[in-house]
Amino acid sequence: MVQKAAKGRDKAPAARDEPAAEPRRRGRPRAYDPETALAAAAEIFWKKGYDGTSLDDLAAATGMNRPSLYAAFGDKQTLYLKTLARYREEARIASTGLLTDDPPLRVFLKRFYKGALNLYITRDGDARGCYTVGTAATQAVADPKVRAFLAESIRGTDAFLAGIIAKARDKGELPRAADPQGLAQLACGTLHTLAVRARAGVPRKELEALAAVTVETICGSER
Amino acid sequence: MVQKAAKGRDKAPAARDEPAAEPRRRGRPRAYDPETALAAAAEIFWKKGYDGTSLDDLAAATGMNRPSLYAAFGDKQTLYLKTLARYREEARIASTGLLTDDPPLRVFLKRFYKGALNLYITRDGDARGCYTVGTAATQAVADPKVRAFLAESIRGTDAFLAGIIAKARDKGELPRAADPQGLAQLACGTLHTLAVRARAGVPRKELEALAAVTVETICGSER
DNA sequence: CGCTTTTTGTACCATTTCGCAAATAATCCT
DNA sequence: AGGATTATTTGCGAAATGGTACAAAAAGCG
Repeated sequence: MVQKAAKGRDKAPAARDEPAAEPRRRGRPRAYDPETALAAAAEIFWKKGYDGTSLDDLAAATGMNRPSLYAAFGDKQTLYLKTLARYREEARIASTGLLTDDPPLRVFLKRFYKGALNLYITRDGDARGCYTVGTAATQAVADPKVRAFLAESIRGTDAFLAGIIAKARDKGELPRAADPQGLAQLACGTLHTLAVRARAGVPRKELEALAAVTVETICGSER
Repeated sequence: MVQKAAKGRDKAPAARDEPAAEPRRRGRPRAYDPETALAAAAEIFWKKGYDGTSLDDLAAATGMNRPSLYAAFGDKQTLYLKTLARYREEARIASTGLLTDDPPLRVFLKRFYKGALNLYITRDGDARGCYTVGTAATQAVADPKVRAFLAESIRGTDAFLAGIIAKARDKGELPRAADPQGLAQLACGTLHTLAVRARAGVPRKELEALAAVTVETICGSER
């Protein structure tokens, strides 16, 4: 199918329409909040995957008709990439937030995995796992944009964890011979397996036990 | 859409038509080999995921027309589940095959990850990762059959690895305090992250280094 | 050879899918 | 009030999708 030129779509979500901060723009007011809609779109993608989610699904989840979705976010792939970017940014904020009181590595890792499990298993007990692993891994082989996103996301997690592990080693929390990059990848591996297991319906208690093993393996036995 | 009763489909692939072993059955001969077709179907599912793979894709990959696919394997979901079961059986055979000469744990783990990487990255350099993680993880949330398969598959891998690790501990290759189940899950976590990373296009050398860290972390430094 | 059985091939179906055009609605500006 | 601007709604189109009916092909059997 021939791709038709986009008509003015890139402008749609650019301007703000917060009633308190700015005078009202001309034209009909929006019936949706972009961030809320993006979160709702991510939820349905999260459950059904990219290919398994139709525009009708997205319309129902967001409460927006399809032309509005297109006007606000662009085509299906573009919307999906936006949800991925949003997820990653939120994860980045949450992760760095765990470091504000400069905790020991063990404490950080416990928080890190607890936060991940809170995300991977909803309050209702629904198992969705990691959004990136659960959806982008499948798309990555056939879609170069998703693949690039996935690779960069993993690299970012590796680097983030390696930085923290290197600092812990320099503080004497780990042996001097410890390899921050290697251990970071091991820790990231646990994150990925938690994601896959959560999606498989593995109970939270088992996932917590797995996270604990990783913390002990990296930081040494607690005594 | 109302599901219509299947007409004789369950019988289609039941009988063998090996020319050497049995007399020829009545009727037109099959133009395909079931195992070859199943492997070809898995290849395309592996690349595009379940929902991203159409019946036309499957027909092109297998060289069979759609009615023939239905007659031979049942509907799309049933075919997919059959490819999952096949993948798992082949992995089981390959894994147990690594144990025939009763290797030390370190040697076994090196072989195990090497074998996985050989599977996750094709000879052409195409990155496909693990079939189960790469495709079933996405489907699992919305499809209970896939979820059950995924959970059981993970449990099987955990148990297999735990058995080997327990034996190594009993042989004195690991400290007496080592936790076979925990370490097995850690090792499985590395398998999962290798799968995701392969699918993201991470070069093989990096994946090999990650596998090596896991081996050293579980078995201790090599000296 | 005609009949039966099994498989393939062609054509088709009902529905879904992604994306868009145009009319209408709801606002601001002059 | 009319015009301009922006968003929503309704309806639609072209193509794709999973699945099936049936005729034809290719075999074995008596």
